[in-house]
Amino acid sequence: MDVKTVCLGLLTHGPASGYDLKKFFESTFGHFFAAGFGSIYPALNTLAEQGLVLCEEIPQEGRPDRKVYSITPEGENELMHALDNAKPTHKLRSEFLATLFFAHLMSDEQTNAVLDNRLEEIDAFIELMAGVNKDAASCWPAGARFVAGFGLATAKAAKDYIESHRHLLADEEDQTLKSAHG
Amino acid sequence: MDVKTVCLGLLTHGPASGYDLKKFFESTFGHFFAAGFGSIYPALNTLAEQGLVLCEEIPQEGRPDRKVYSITPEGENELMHALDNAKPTHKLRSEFLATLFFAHLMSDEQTNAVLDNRLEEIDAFIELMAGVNKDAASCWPAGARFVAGFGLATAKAAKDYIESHRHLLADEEDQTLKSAHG
DNA sequence: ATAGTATGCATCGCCCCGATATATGATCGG
DNA sequence: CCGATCATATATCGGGGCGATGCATACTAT
Repeated sequence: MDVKTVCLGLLTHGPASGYDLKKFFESTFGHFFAAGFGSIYPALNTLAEQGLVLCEEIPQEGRPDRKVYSITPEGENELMHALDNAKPTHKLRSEFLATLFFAHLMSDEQTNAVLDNRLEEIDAFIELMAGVNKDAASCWPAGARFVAGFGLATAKAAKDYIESHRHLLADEEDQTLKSAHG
Repeated sequence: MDVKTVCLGLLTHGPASGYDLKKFFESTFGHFFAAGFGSIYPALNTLAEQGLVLCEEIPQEGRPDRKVYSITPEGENELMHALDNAKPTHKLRSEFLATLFFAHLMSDEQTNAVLDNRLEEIDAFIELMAGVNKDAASCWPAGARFVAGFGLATAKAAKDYIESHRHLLADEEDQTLKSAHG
């Protein structure tokens, strides 16, 4: 399961350009499986070469042609085959946790900054996923709601854990002021 | 924060060879921040070139020299500088969630296999982290316990969520038999 | 005016990951 | 006692992905 396969899957929802896909990755999907321009454009080129997607070039004035990709029957076949993998990976790469592993080498100030930043990101993520869970009901399949709910559940657990165990890593002098304010 | 920095951090705990570091990555650390031979050996070479670690070659009979690396004062300095980042990343790359996003294209059998496999991996992980949390008290700093606890908390939340929401994705005919057995 | 933001394509270099190669001792079932 | 497999220990290579950057234009705030 690489970026190619995910692009293929997203195209089952309708034709789209690389730019469209990038926006979707940025909005929500990328929180579980990220992809940037440097992955998406080469992926679409390869898929087109292999006949798994069709590319329709739509001329535009003043800007590059819009290349709209749509999945072919061969592509759908390939996608089904790729989804038929009972052991998909689930990998975390967390500089956050790696940093805190060495918290004893850091000042309380540094440690608190790292923890506060993570909490802010988690809050933003929770808000985002809660919205997706509402909106998805109409236009996205059950899988999207399941995935968003999974994100919500684990994010909330992460938030609770950080708030109730941060005292193990650093004193929170000025932190109490901040949280009383928020 | 790349593999080089993490190696530097692990070496604050005492001199070690690339093979030693790999074993530690495989055992626990890799669940938060993975690294293989192809990352570790080049990282140690670069660190040695930059004078951030020292390399002592210990000849051995019948197998390659054991290269034991130890951190230098310059390395400690560099490490402190690298840890002084208030916004470390926390990235997930989950083929598991990406696959389930397209669950409507899969058979119930496939979906259940994916879910069961993930649950097995989570159970193994929970057991591992529970052990670390006990053992770490003696030889690892508070950060290690915090990180292990974080892993435990989020893994348990993930397990609970999957078990209580899997019905959204697929019927669980033979699944009930399995879980009644276990 | 001019700085920023949005659309839309694309590439380049660096880093990383998994597989593979090499070499040998230890362990253990058949 | 032989062969398989595992553990020790190094290292490289190819493919892939990520972030930054570039090109080009039009709209929109200050």
